[in-house]
Amino acid sequence: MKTETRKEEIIRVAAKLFKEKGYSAVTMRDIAKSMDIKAASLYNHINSKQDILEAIIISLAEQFTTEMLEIKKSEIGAIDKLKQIITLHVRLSSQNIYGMASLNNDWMHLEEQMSYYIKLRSDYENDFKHILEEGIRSGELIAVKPDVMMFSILTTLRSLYLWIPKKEDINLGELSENLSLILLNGINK
Amino acid sequence: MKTETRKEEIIRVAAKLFKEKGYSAVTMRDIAKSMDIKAASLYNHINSKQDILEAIIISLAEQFTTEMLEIKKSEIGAIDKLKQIITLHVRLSSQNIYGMASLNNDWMHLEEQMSYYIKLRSDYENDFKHILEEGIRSGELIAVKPDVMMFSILTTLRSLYLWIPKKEDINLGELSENLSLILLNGINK
DNA sequence: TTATTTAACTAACAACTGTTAGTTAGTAAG
DNA sequence: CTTACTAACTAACAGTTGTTAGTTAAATAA
Repeated sequence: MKTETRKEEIIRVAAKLFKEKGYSAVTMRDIAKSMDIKAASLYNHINSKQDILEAIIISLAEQFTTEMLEIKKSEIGAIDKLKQIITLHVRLSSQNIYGMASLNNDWMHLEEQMSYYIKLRSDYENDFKHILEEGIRSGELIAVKPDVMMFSILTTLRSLYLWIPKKEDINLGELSENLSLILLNGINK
Repeated sequence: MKTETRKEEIIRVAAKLFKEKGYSAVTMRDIAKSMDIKAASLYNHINSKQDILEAIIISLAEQFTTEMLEIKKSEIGAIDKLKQIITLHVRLSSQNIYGMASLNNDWMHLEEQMSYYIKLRSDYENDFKHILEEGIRSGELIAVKPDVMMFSILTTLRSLYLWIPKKEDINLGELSENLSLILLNGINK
């Protein structure tokens, strides 16, 4: 486990503050205060407030994209692909709760990287929808509108960051299984 | 249909901006510009920026509370209660998409009214959970942890505001039915 | 030892923030 | 006609914002 750089620490601390108050309401002085330094000192490590947001959001979005690619090309059925997607969200959300909050709530404050983020997200959603459509075609899933299905499942998964921290004792494997049960039995014919 | 007062117009316009950028990122000058007046003129109608946020969030939260009370005391089964809750969310969300965004994303910027809001929300969640527990006891629902069930359903319903506007042609009754099907068949034994 | 890098600091700036004070033109009520 | 109200305006203020410039002490490399 390699030790955290000062830059990584700033990003981690900032993400926590962004989750609590949102990007716009968090000042560079807030971030600095959380690290017991002055705001100007942050600029020895990062270029701008915007850079912090980009670091948080883009790296997470790229992780989702990379792993979706793996799931997509694996030779398994739609139900099993969906189970892997659920596990993916549980894992990334629990690893980076604060980052997931920014990903969900602060992406609209991206500047240069906004369009790149939107492309990653819409590619992800398209892959998701294709899995559902494929599952309907093969008879694995009921024939409800895939849009509504995807919305229902994906919003639940995207909100995991709000919910995981509340249960200290939670078992992540168990959570994935319970979620699969609840989310999929409404789809599984 | 009584005509909108200037104050109501400010609140409506502000809610739209709050949805796009979040409460903190929207300035009084932004709101004013959207109405083609100057920021200072807003203060002829409202007392503060904070008052606008309170008007948006509290009135919506109270509508949910009122209607949950009705559902709670009606003499129907858990499944039917859940269907009514789903319909309630679809209806209130479609009536006030921008307000729902603030309710979900900007409640943490409430000041005096924050604790009142939190009480309304946790009462609502408790009522919701009791309906689920009752349904499990009576055998209507499968015996999965009610916390996970509630999280899954409620986060989907709370995100409706993100999704409804995308489909202009959507039929709200049909949406409620599709959602009931998807959300409940994973629960319905 | 000397030179370089790292990471903190103080001080400041120009732009922007919510809000107030005081004013004014148009409309409605007496 | 006069009065009062509505709803806009200009000007301003005190505080906050992200960021830069220049400096300094400590740690590391030569």
